[in-house]
Amino acid sequence: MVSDKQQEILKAALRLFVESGFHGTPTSRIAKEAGVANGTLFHYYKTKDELIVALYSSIKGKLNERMHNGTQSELSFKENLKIIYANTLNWAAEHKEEFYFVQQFNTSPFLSLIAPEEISRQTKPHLEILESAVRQKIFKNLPVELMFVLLNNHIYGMSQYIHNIAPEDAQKKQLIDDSFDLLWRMLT
Amino acid sequence: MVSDKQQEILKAALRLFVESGFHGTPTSRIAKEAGVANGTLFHYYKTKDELIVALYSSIKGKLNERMHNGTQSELSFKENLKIIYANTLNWAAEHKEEFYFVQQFNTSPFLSLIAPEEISRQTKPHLEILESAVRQKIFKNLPVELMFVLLNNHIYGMSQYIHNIAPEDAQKKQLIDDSFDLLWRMLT
DNA sequence: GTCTATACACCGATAGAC
DNA sequence: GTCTATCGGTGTATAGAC
Repeated sequence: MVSDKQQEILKAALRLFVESGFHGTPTSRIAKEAGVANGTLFHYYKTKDELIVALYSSIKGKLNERMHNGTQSELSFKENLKIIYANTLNWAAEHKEEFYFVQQFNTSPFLSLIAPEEISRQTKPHLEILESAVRQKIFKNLPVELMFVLLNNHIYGMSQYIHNIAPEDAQKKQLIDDSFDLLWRMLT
Repeated sequence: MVSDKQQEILKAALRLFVESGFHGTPTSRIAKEAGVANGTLFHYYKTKDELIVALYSSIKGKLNERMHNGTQSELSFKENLKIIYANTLNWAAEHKEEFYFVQQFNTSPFLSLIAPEEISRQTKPHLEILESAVRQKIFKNLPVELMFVLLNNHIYGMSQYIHNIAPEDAQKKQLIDDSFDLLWRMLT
């Protein structure tokens, strides 16, 4: 159960963390921008670190939810992968702050606050998808962890690019199509 | 001119920033680990931000220096690109902290402390290399900025992977060879 | 250039009334 | 659950002796 005030706190924290960094934004400012008292913030989150981790988990959860929207076992592997690819890029384009926050968090010492099991729990399904593609000889016979980081960073790069040129919808769709082909060509 | 004490300050700052983040490491701790007094740090760098930016520029400079080591106009475009690719990955593997620091800096609000002209000054030579490859019809006819982010993020991903599996020298060389082929296949 | 000592603002977190 | 008030601790930066 997430109350209204709690939502406001997370919303303000996201905006401010992206703007000024984790340590660069005092809890007092988060509370002020969220329209709540300082003490209220610490009622919901015992420490500032806990707030940061909660925000990260919340955003990661929303992305994961969206990611597999529309995939179906009747479709081919390539079609499903493309749906996941497009879902991720579209989500990133529609949630720039969230995506930037995740990147910031991932390349910060705060990442160590997430338990390794939690990370591998989130990663495992993706590795399994790649494994099946290798088994079916769709993908090259490379370590799946290697393909995973390449795929991930390809998506990061595309998000950056899309963010920078801010294309129209049609152009964005074309870009996603084209870059997926590049990726596909690389891995098959 | 960079004095000994100044070097020690930069060295300690790098280690601590990687460990605890920018705001997570007080200047007092940097001074202590560097074996200098607190005031000495502020003698060399007027503010903490100035120290962070100086460290970033210093590291970026060293990477850029190394990057083009061994390239020659007599070699083919592909050979030269591969040299740059391998130089970058080897440098990253030999300077894990430096590389991590750069990534951390790039995905932080501190990046805005670098003037846009400074950034484009560093990026321009690379874009020109890509442009010439497009002109010679070696690479696909895609926006060079797109290829640049893909190339960059490919390298980031590979660095992560190499860091994680910590391969022997022979295996690392093989990995660099193979992944370069993947990249080449994608862009041509 | 390097040190010691310190100003003083600010931050995370708590206590306790409502 | 939400607020106000506040404490203890810490951080950046400066002043001034050597």
